[in-house]
Amino acid sequence: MALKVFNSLTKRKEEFRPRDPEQVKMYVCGVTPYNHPHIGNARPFVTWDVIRRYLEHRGYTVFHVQNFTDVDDKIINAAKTEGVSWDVIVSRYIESYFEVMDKLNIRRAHLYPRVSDHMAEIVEMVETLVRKGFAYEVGGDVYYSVEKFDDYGKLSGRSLEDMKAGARVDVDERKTHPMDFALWKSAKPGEPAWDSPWGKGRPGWHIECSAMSLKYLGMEFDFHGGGSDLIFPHHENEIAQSEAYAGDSPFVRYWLHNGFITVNEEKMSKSLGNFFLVRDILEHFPPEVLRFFILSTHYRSPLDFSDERLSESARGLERLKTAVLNMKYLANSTVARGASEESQVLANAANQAKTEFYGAMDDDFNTALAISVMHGLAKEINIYYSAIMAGKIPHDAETLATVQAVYYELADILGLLVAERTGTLDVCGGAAGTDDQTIAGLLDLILAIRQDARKKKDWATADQIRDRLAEIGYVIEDSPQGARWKKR
RNA sequence: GGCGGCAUAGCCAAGAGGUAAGGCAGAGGUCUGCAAAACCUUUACUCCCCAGUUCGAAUCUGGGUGCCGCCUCCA
Repeated sequence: MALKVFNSLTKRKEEFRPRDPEQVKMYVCGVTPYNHPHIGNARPFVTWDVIRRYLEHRGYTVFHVQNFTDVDDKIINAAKTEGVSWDVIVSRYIESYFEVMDKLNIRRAHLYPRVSDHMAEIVEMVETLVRKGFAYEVGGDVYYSVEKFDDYGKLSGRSLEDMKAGARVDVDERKTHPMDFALWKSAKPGEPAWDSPWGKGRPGWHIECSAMSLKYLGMEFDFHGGGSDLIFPHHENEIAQSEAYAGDSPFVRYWLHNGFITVNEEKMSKSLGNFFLVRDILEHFPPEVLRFFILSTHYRSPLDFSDERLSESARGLERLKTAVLNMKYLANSTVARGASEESQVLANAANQAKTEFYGAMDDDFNTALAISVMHGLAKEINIYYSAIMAGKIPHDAETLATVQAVYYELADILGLLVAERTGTLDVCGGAAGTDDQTIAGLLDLILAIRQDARKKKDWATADQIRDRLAEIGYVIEDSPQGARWKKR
């Protein structure tokens, strides 16, 4: 089956064909490091992380570049406010970015180019645009002349006429056309500045992404993405600059844009001040819950954020975890082995789930559907588990191993259930490390003592053990096959 | 004002011509000493409204209504 992606440029789903079958090249618009990441930042990076994981599972080699816009008004302002140098702000928030994204299990890009390291490339690009007649200098500033680029507006679907009519911006009289945008800005006193043919200054917004993506990926790279607010003007301008510069088209093969996170149905934005920092959310919820929450809606749809929704996500994720723990418990249990009709049913369900999961992901990365497929498989696993625990059927270890491999593969594509898949101390029988084995041994001992109490119908003791263990994070579950403990 | 998107159960959310997935919450049940977890049953004669196309529409077309986003820094 073919992978289809929704291309913002054509506004339709297209079959994905990488330019180079050997390597998929993607450029994701990164952050401007002037504050800690908020949950709106988390969405595109979780989304692109899954896109990349899926492409890799499909057999592609992916080259992933994501920039840091480290030269920017907001950074300069933050530096002024705090009375520190701009690069202090930058390094602090880049560090924070990685800290948060690592917690969300977002794999690192192969390259994180920064604007401040690419002044030569940027200046060269601006010079070329001036030389080619696409840009002009006015008193140390350089502007891109949108009228010179015939295709201007092709990504955002607007014409220069439309924009003139609806202009809400104060027009700079020095510009030839109101929509002309700065490629280079002359330095103001006290601001970071770099040398250029037009005097000291710094790049305008937009040009850095063109310069850096072209440097590392070349023209016509496969994916370029970010939040849908970047479509205009940022990405529109990138196209104008890059295609004019290269004298070639297209700049990018597939443009993908994620929808926004809203709060109370309203866009979360810096100007509204209604945004939540990821680090604050993570005080109340595990990072994986936030990740699951983001993935439970298709990436292009808006996503409304609230504590209630996050709590719901936590319970939905719990169900997925339980299936893993059930499999791990069975794998280490001593119940009778043997194939059964039920194990065949499970094996078929796993095969089908895998097909459906890939089908969902092939359809423009439909993670919401993919998750529901996992829920379906989890249910089959639990049914199988229950039948064994009830002593109705033997345990087919070989089949279970296959099913587990499928389940783990799907979870890995979504970047979920990491602790459950790799942990050794989350359900009895599974401990591997020395310390874990000791703890597991102690837990088994406590459980044995509780079983004795239960035999004597000493419910007070039995319940006390159960309650106290729950307090330190271990849940006890009884079954006809005996009791088991599991983490959390 | 210009451009674009969305409206599916109590909540969240897939589905995009063939007769409504999944999750959460609720109700009942199985299991249990009681629980927990799991499982079973149950919750949209119907997909914002009105027309139209079609043998057939939540899905396509036209017209309404409501909400949201972009056009200004923003993921």
